Amino acid sequence: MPKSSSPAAARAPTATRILDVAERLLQTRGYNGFSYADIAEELGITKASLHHHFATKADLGSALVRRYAEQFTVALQAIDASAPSALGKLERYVQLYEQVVRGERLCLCGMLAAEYGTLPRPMQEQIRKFFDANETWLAAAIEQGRRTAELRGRGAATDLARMLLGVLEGAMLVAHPFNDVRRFTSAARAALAGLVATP
Amino acid sequence: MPKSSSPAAARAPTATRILDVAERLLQTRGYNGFSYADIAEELGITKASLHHHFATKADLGSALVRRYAEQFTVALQAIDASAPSALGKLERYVQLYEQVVRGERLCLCGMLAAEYGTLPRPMQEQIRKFFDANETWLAAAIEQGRRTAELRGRGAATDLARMLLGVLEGAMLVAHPFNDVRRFTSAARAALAGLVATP
DNA sequence: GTCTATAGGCAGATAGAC
DNA sequence: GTCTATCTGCCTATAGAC
Repeated sequence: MPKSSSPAAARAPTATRILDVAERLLQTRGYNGFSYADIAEELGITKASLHHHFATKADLGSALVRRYAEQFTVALQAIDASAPSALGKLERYVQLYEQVVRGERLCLCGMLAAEYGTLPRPMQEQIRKFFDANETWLAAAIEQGRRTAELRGRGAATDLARMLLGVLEGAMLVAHPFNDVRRFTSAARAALAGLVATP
Repeated sequence: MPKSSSPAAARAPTATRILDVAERLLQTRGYNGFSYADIAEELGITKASLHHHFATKADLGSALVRRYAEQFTVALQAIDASAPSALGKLERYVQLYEQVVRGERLCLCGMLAAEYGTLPRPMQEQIRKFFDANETWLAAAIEQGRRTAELRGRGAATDLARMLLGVLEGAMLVAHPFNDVRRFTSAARAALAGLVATP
């Protein structure tokens, strides 16, 4: 497989390796918490070489959000294609977040939401679209769950979608300083349990 | 009232005015997103004067978290002293967060949780204590609500406390890029509704 | 307590050789 | 595509006069 697309492939194209390192730095230290020097040192190249691939830090940031959002879209499509039940979809959605927590990272867009006021405008628009897309997908899954009577029918689906998105982003945020996955999983489990129809 | 303790008093002691400006900058731009120059310009004093009151940025950061956590503790005690029902306590707890959202800010410790990996060690410890204290208070309120049968009895109180803390921190985080209080309130309302005992 | 002046370092970014 | 060298500007922090 000459053109491996594995995330941390050592012999991937330089642009990809830059994105991989920058993504980890962004998800652990924030946009204002890492520099071109950090990436350059880790990859063993110079800052000037980085600027050849991504002219400005704003360009690099936009590329990072774009790739992250695309991967997320693909993951959601995979869930839609394979998970039959609404509850199954929501459980797999939670697993997407849990994997990020296990990697000792934050959601890339959650991190950037915190720093929102300091970001270049193109990145700001990308972040809003990411959350809108997540909310829409969650609301659709919740609507489905109501039609099949898997989920409780109380309240607007949009409100429940926002609640679920909030739990996952927030529990991830709070678990981060403790580096404790259980802080995330227990919150996520409680939120899902509250959605399930009670006989 | 010569010694007013109002947050933005124009004639408050200089140290207090510094903390007020720095707090707003921290809650909107993050620890790595503001500088002594920003504070100095806004107050019309020099950076050197700032260093007289807070020798290092780490000192300023610690003082900010300390004050924020103290004010939060006072607010929780006020709720305990005046709110009779468990649901009333939780609703007033939600209002604490809602006020922050209306001020177009993030929770100070939520912001710092995102930047956790870049912070000086003393601040890191303060942040963990803040979340532990919140979780403990919420779990106690939820336990009370079960004894009085106000709240649903399913799941561990700690899990529900983490869920609620997560919703509030996360919904605040997601609402921030949209500057839309409803994104917060609808999520918070849905979370509370899921806790209430259903007859 | 506030100022001027400045140190020393790191940030993002560019020019131009190879 | 990568390098060396450099620029400009901002950062935190300090020395010392008033």
